[in-house]
Amino acid sequence: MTTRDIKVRMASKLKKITIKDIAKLSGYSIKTVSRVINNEVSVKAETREKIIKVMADNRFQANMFAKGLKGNKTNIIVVFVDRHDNEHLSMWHIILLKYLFNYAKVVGMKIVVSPSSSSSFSLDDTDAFNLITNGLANGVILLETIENDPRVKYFETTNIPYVVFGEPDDMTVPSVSLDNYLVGYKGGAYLIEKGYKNIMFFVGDTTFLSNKKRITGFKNALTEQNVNYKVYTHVNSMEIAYSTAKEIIGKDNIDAFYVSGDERAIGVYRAIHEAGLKIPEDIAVLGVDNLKVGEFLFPPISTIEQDFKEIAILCLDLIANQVKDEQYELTKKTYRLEPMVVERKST
Amino acid sequence: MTTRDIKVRMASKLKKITIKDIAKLSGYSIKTVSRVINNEVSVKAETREKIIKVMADNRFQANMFAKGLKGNKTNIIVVFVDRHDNEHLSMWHIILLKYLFNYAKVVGMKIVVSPSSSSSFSLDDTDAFNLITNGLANGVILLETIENDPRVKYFETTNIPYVVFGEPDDMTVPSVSLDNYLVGYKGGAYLIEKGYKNIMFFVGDTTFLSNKKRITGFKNALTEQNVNYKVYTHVNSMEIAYSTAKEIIGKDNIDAFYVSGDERAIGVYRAIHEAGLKIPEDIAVLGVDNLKVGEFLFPPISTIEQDFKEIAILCLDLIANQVKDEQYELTKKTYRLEPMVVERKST
DNA sequence: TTGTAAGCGTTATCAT
DNA sequence: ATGATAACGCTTACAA
Repeated sequence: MTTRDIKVRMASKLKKITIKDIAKLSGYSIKTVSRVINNEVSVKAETREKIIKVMADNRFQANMFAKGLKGNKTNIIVVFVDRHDNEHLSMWHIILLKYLFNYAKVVGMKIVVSPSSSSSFSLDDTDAFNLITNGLANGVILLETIENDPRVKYFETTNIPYVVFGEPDDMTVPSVSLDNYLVGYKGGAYLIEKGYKNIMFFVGDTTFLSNKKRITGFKNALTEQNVNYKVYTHVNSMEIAYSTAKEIIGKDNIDAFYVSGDERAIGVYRAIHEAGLKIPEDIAVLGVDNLKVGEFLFPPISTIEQDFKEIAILCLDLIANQVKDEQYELTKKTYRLEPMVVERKST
Repeated sequence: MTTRDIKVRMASKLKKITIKDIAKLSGYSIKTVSRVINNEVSVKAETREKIIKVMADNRFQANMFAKGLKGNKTNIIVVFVDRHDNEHLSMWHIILLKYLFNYAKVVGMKIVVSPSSSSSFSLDDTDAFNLITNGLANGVILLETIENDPRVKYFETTNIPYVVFGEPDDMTVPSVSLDNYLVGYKGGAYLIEKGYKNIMFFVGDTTFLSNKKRITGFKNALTEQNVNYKVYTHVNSMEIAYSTAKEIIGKDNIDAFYVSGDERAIGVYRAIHEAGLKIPEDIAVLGVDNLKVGEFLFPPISTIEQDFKEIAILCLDLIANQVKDEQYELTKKTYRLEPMVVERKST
């Protein structure tokens, strides 16, 4: 058996039935079948029914490549997650993706998740970014963005529907986010109100603007209050949160940690426990995100809620309309949700 | 301005440069440009260089739809995550996906994640499954599978490269997994060796075969040992683990929990703490997966390690070769990794 | 209401 | 080593 034989055999096995086949089988022209596929009105009801039956009987599926070549939509939306030093996903992604997956079905879009770097996006075809440059996906949800994100520029110039989850530097960029200034401010204010006097704020990388805003808000809440505080940036993981907390516990009479992210707070919990201290009696902890796991920590963590369901819906609505209708004009393109404190037992 | 005007304007803005343009600009024929694109040998070095320069200057990208229409590969591999009552992802997914994303780059594939149900997969175009039926993706990694998974049948009959992560009922199905029988067995044996006498085993849904095997292994380790045990199935989440543990702690002199999944173990930890008991002095806990978070629990959890990196590499190698070469024959299609106990402080 | 023919951007065939 | 031309499966003018 030659290579060619094998190829032929495979091809026959995979024989896709095309619009041509349906035309032949139904006795109508290709164009009429096409009309039925695309729900055009000018087809006699009887004809439509017949053709639909033939398509169903043969499990016909219109070829996406052919459609795409003619400029059609795939209705695929890609969610880009930052590569983050190759760590990619964290716990809050799980929740957001869950709602994104669910809601995508109701707006008739398909969601696909792929990694992408804000720092080094490339147009070459080893990168998932070319799902976009090729038109394979019709819209983008950018999870996290940095200042002057080159991807944003790309979407703008190429007119590709997109939205960023996070706070971009530029208010003309479509985006959905907690009001991060308020996250910092409310968290700080809450801890002060609770009577804490030495508050350590742990937050991630300041290349992400959201973090910068949290810091500003936090500082504004604490200035001119009779309170000591310190901000630790680049606390990018549970591990770093743990080791940083471990190092400073005991010094400076710390009585509260405000940790940007419940996931990181797990590390802080551990450092406190190891020091033989009690939460909240000796040291309080306030997190952000309201992750499920927070309720199961001991004690359950007080946190700033992030309404991921709402966020998912806003993100998808923002782009789904543009994907469906190129002329669609966004009336409102930036959403800032108000953060709320969820008080549990750690404060 | 008419609708048509807008369309035209957009079109011109988006004007993609094609192989035809490159041909014209370089002074060669379309076919020769195509040869360069596809690295065919029979092109004079000088010609190749000239054409490459023109392509680079114009940021040319070959159109994937056109390629696809001609039967070309996209080198996209889709990872299907089970919808799991709309919860989709859990913590171990984060780790596996991380390695999948990373390793995909080295084998020249693009990874894309999408939800899919083993129970109700559909061929209609609202479902991400048609990334496959349309040939938009060339291979599949199926995260978890059930008995008689209809998707597996589909891949088999259509000859689509795939691999399941998990233990299918059928040994002819390409798969990578921990040896789940051994997971159950080793965990049980370890706890016995440690002297525990009343061991509760928490495990998820038994529609997933992996769980069935863990149970069998566990039981085999414990029978004829002078030990009490009980198996709780359908413990599908942290919450259920928590409430189930809460209900039974105190009864039956339980001295150890063996929890299939570190994530669920977090719930058990909480139940134990709430009861005012100490880990491991009063009750021991052994998890599975070796999640990062396990090291930060208090005390750090002993667990059965799952080598996600190795798993990711095996999964990708298994399909990447088939994607690249249709005639590629798998010499070995099922991998069962040996689980290892990682002892920390909870046992 | 239906059909014919051209074209989307590639690759494959067969020349030269 | 290079090129003309026909596919691939669909949509869109334009006719009928």
